Amino acid sequence: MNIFSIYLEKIKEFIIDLEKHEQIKISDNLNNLAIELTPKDLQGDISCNAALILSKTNNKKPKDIAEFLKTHLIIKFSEFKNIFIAEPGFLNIEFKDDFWHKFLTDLLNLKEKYGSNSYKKNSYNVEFVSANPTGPLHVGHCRGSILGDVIANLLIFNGNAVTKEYYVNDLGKQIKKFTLSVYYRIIEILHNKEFPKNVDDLYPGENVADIAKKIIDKKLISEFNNFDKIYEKLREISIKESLELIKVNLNSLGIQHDHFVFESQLYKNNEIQDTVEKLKKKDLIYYGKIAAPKYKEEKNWKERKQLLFKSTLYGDDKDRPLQKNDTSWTYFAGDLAYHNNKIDRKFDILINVLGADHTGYIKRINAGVEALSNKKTKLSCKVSQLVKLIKDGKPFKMSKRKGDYITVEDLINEVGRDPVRFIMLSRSNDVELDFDFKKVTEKTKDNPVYYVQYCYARICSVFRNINKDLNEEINFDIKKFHINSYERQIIKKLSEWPKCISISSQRMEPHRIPVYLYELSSLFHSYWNLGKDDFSFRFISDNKPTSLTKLIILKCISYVIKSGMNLIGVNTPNKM
RNA sequence: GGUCCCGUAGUUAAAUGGAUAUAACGGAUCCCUCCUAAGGAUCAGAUGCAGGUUCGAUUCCUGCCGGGAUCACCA
Repeated sequence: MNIFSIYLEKIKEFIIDLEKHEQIKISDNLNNLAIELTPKDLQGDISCNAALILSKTNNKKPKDIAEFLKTHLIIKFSEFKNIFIAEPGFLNIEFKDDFWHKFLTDLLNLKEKYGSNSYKKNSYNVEFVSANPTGPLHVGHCRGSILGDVIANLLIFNGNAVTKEYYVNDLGKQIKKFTLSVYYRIIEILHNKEFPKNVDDLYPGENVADIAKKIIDKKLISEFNNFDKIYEKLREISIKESLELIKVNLNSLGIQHDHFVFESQLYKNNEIQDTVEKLKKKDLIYYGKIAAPKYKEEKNWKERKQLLFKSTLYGDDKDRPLQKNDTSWTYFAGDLAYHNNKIDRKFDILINVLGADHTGYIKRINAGVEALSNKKTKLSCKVSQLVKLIKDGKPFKMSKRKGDYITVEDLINEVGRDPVRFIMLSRSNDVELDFDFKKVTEKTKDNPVYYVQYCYARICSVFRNINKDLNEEINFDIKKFHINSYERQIIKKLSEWPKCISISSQRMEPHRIPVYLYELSSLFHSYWNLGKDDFSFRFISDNKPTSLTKLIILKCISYVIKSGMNLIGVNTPNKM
């Protein structure tokens, strides 16, 4: 029920029809045809740029073409009440009230499903978070996590099959250091031997000590004399515990993954060898040297011959190593196997949500997926830029070594889930985001979260005061609804919701949703305040509704707010 | 140096190639006997620079100037 795409098609057909009757010439730029809301302060509901596009090929002034189109459009579409031509040649179409009556009726029937788009359904795999299981999630992980979650929600809302997935890097150097840290903590407890300080890359955090305690208390391992001997088991238990903690963190953000894939599992199933073999058969693997990085700080570069993947054939800047010097697989080799695993699971589209620090990784993994799937599986990587934390008016730098970092748990305790999600989503993910603790916790209109929630709460309060349930049907002959200019503006905004969803999901830009919800709320609050000066604009008098038409508007707003907030995972309290 | 992202009112942002560039904060002035003032109304204020494509550019392309991220046998 996207009136913009509907009329885009209708008017396109209409123009093509005119061409068939040789009344107009069309050119290949007909794809630029666009329908959008008429700007406020101008007459009309929706606007079309047809005349501007057709002007050149027909060698006529846009306004003349507009006049011509206007006369034909008015005849063809009975729902058009009037068409205004505006400089430089826009067609501003005004609908009859009947049209909006039907629109409102449809919206009331669809309820919170309104906005869902019905284009082709696909199966998606959305990989996000995938933080190393070496400690709790911190603020840095938040933005990408929420972004991934909402991209997935959008796809689900539009009727696609979606798997929310987490790739667990439970092998490699970092994990060894992490496991060793757990070991040192155990030794510390059992033998009173202090945890080594000032050793690089160990994990001194509380979470590690907690895991150590748990292992001892539950007697999960009996002997701790030799680290190497118990390494496998210790690693497995530590990762499992660590991942549990991460899941708790994610949960407090309102995020739940459907599926976890472990790097170690790929090793056990021989999937890395298989993947490399697959590439070898395609002649995409060779022994060779890669060029040194050119940046100035790199001084310790040593040239080596190693097993490389020809990612340059697929647009990467250089070929990428699959094996380390000791012949063990690189992280990239494992990730290729992981993506091959995804390809084998026959998703139509893969989505990876990455942090800004992984931008440089995109070309090579794209290359990998193209090569492994013969360009059949689409991979789309979405990057979320950094979050600048501001505390007490100053930038706050996190440092792992000092233990000076803010965890998700801290954040949620201090700020709360709703503001965190809303604010993290409210900017385009291509832009760095200022996250000011003070502003985010403020419970005023300056805080957009509460502004939108307040809109919903106010609507609930109206229905509470007339002892009606928000979902109760209103028996009313909608044809009697005489729409005033304020209501018309709101209805027009409501009509834009499916378009907002469509663009957000196609471009994977969820920030459009909070922005839209804020704008809709703003229209509502203005509408509400009209009742302060003029009683005829009030929704209730003497605990009875002043008019059923106003209730219908409120209901429609509430559905859109509710469904939008559901999508971004923010609550809509009935009362504030 | 290569790659990627960004440059819009004093500040923080918004704008699938559209019209008079949209908001919030901050500044100035108003509105609570009344459905929740966690709200509303009014005013002042902006597209880094130089080209190009286009009927039309904040948006696309090229160059420059600024800010951030990144470069590996780390994940």
